[in-house]
Amino acid sequence: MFTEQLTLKPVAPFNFDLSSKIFSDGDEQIRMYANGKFFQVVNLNGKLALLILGSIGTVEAPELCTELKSNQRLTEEEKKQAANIITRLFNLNLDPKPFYETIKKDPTLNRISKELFGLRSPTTQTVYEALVDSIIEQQISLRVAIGLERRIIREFGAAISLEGKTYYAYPIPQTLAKASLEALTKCGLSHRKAEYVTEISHLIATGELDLEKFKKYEDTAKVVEELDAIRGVGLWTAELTVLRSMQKWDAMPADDVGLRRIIAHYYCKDEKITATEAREIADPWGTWRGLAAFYFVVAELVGLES
DNA sequence: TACCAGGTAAAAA
DNA sequence: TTTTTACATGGT
Repeated sequence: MFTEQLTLKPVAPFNFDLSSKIFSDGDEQIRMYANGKFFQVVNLNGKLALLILGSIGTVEAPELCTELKSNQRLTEEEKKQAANIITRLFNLNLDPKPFYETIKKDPTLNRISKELFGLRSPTTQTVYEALVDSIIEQQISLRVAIGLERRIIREFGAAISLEGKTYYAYPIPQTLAKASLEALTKCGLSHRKAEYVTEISHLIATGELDLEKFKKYEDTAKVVEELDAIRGVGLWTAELTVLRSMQKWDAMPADDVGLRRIIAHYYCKDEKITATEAREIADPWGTWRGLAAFYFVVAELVGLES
């Protein structure tokens, strides 16, 4: 086994513990945050490595120590690539101060952002991963969806064995494109969702669809529109995918039942609101509305007082 | 048991 | 054009 060390200096403020918290009930073979360490498999041009992240700094002077474990020796280029993946995974280069500045006029969000000072929204390694997960999460509860995602990762993801333990990377499109509908429904997906996932994977495997290109688009609405045109992808899925995978913080899935419930809790005395009302409430957050939505989700997760 | 949970496309009206 | 319906799992 080969082990590489890297140190990274995030843009301050950055709260590593808080930003990792959403992974604390993760899966020890896939991705998890426990005892101050975050780990996940990364794919470096097909070479698998296990990433282990820990904090050696503070919120105001953040610093991360990283270990990369692999069964193959990593090149300098691959180490650099790993650093880039980590940086994007936690959005270490994002300066949150303009966000905090923008939402100052909103007393509720301003107070929440102070309690969650240094929280960063995570970004998936690939757009594909966010899109497939979002499709799986359609309609069913998050709990159930996460269980299905884990089964699919175990069944179809590449494995890496280190020190007697096996870890799984997210499946690549080429694998899911060839997966039978039966194999996917056996993981708990509906027949319909199994079709969506294999169809999209096939489009990517053949080169007909390039999801990564959307990261370069200036206009988020245009990205959402193009994603929405894909079979199996509606507005909710498109917006959620953009927010999770493209570092575009103006995408907010207003149709989301859970998000609407949280916004209603903070702004409407828990009275149910429509997606349109949610968008109106989010309007003052400007191009930061997606990140703001994430702050609310975490606020609920860590149990902040309303 | 029935219903809802971080929806969508296709069928029916 | 608008309104129903089928669909996977798991908690309540």
